[in-house]
Amino acid sequence: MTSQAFEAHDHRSCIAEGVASAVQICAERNLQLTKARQRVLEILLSEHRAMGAYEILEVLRAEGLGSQPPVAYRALEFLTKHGFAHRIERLNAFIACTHVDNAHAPVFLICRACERVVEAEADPAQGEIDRAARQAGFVVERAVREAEGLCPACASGA
Amino acid sequence: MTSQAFEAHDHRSCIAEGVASAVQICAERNLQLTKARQRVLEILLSEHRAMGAYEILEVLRAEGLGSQPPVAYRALEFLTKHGFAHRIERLNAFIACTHVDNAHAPVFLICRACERVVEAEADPAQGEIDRAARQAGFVVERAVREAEGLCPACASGA
DNA sequence: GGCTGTATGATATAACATATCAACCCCAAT
DNA sequence: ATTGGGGTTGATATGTTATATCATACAGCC
Repeated sequence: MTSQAFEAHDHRSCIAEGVASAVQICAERNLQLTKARQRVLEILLSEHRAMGAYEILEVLRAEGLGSQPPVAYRALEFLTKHGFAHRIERLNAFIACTHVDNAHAPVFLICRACERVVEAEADPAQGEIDRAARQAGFVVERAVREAEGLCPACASGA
Repeated sequence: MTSQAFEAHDHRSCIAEGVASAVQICAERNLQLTKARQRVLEILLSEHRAMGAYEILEVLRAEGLGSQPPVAYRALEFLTKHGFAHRIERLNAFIACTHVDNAHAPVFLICRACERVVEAEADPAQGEIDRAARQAGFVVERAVREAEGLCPACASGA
């Protein structure tokens, strides 16, 4: 696991690197990182928490990039489909991916107090879901692994 | 793990035993298993799939047990709070618990073809979520572990 | 009776998500 | 150069899930 977790960090680089990485990957794969799509990625990268589609839409609207729900959902669909963002099922909300390069088997740690969400990677073959699926003869296509609780700072009352 | 899984079984006993078990536990714990609550549990027990709140509400409405959303949501809140049912985050829907007696650390296997959902139990301390949380110093209060894919029958084209 | 706690009833609205159809733009093949 | 197709966008409407709020009913208890 490689989460820089809940620790302090140079946040500007999160955004810059996230966008740069997406630009490069889209170029390599012939994907169109349009204005709206890139802006939504930036918006998500600007916070280490999950944002609802309508919250994102408000920003787009203020910037004249669109005002109707499909605008936000289309961009989010593109971003999640290509691994630049993830959907947090527990929250019906979205967050930028922080492991764009890796193969993807994310685990999300969601702090209910400060709302920060950290993405960790964990080998799915080692996990409980996979074990349960194998026993049942179930073919897993997508796994949701999300924990809700308290991050270190919030747990210690900081 | 003890899932009777995706196999055939005497389904009448699922309902009967599920209700009987809830009745007994509520008596022991001084919980009020009111008419609406019990009926919602029966509705959930009647199918091994997740049902949306509004789908449940339709049944209640037809039976004169209430017609407005809070009726369904209140019953579902009671049932999930006390472990008689679970929320499936991936589907924004609910399913009856099939392991009422046990300590709870469910894993759900959701077949996207036939919609059947199986609840398996798996030791959370062994899992990827717990490992990731420990590394990050995160305190887990609730874990969501859901797999979407194909059950044995649907996977084999049956 | 009056108090308290729990459960219900009723109305409204918030929040999340998708269907549909027309318009547009780019670019490649004829 | 033009035509046609794929992908994207704009715009409108609607569907689906969830909660807030305020009022009422009812049982147990002092």
